[in-house]
Amino acid sequence: MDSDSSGPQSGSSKIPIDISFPTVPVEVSLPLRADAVRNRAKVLEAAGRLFAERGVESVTMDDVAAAAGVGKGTLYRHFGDKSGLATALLDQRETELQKGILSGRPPLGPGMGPADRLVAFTTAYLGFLRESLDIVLLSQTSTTGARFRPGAHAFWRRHCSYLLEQCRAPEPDIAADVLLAALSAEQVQHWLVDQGLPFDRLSAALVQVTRSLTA
Amino acid sequence: MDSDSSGPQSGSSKIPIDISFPTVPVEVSLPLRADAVRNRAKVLEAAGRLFAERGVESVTMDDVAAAAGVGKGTLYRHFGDKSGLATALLDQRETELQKGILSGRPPLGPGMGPADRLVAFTTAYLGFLRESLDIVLLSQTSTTGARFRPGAHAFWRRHCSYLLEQCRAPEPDIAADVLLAALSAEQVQHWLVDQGLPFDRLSAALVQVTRSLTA
DNA sequence: AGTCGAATCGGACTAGAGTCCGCTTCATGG
DNA sequence: CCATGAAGCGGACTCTAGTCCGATTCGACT
Repeated sequence: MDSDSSGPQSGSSKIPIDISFPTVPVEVSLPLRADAVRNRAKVLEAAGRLFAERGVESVTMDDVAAAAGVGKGTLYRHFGDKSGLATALLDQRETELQKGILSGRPPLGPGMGPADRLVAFTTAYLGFLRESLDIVLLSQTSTTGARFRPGAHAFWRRHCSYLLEQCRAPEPDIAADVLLAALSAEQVQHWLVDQGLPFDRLSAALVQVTRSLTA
Repeated sequence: MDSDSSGPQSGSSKIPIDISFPTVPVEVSLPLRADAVRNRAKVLEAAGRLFAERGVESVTMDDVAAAAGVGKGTLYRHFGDKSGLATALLDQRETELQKGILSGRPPLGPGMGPADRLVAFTTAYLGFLRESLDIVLLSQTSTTGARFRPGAHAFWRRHCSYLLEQCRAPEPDIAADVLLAALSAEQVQHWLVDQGLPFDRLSAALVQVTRSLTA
């Protein structure tokens, strides 16, 4: 019975137990075994180093496993798939941004109108993307639908939806998804890298779009 | 050891000869050899049948090659990759929609205000997606960045951008990309299939979003 | 400390996408 | 009709993501 395994997406309506993936919100859930903790750390360290050294694209899962000194099974046990590994690596920076949203200073944090907060979110998230585009791209595209994986995505979606609702936008959930689709790594990479659009111009344009959604 | 590593997408500077890809706009470019024409047709026929019979996901390129009675090399010569095969299969329906835009009756075709035409486009494109979601998904997601492949995408983008410009929207190119990102197969599949959103509700919401972009 | 069940490990294995290159078939002009 | 060279063919091959399961290690409980 491999009812664990938390099958990589594709679950049409399963939503299994899914403990053991400390992606973003979870802080500590299970008392992991000592060797498991050690191996997890080794893998993250190795993956971060390899990605930085040789570029995300050209690092294979075998490379990561070898560099970390663990087997592939271990790698997949801990992170599910390549996208999960990338997600875990992003954890820290994402958490930082999330903190800014939940308890930071306005306009990103609470204490200002929803429209301005949403604009601040767009700007801040774009900045986050600029720093980590490669890894976010990996985390969102390794598998079809990876972008919608629960975890960080659910957080952004909830936040945007909440602000849009405050703005009395109709269908705030859908509008939130539209905004996040525009902020997907693949789309932003296309704008910044493939088309060579200057960052500031893109940022300004997306702020405009964000404003139009809150109108 | 090989330091080339030329990232697959982001086509750095390879761009081989690459004639012979009649994706969408090309009508007739080279006088293809008789056997080539025959094989191309055989592959399209087989692929269409297999996809319909067994679902897009579970058909491999080997299956297609075998069913068509050609080698894998031939398959790849004609279509480049799996996504290219899907794109070729979509050709006919896409062309129909394009015709409707270029010379059909209003509001989709010319003869009405740009805002209404854009709304009509959103509706029509969503309808097109509903019919062919699986294959569009394949054509857009088999490779990172496949969605932006020249061909049909360029047409939709140009059209939207043109209409947005007519509406005096700032940065019409970027706004067009935002709209098309919301209409990406992955996003629409997430709404319709994963979340079970009713088609009509989604359609209405996206019309709203479209309107807000033209405001 | 010693036992034991279960969690974890690791690397051989599978599957499918995409490449390579020697062989075959076409179609042109002599 | 035949020679010829180039376009096209095909299938063996490589490469990598992801799976499987026997061996190993942990740590709770005597």
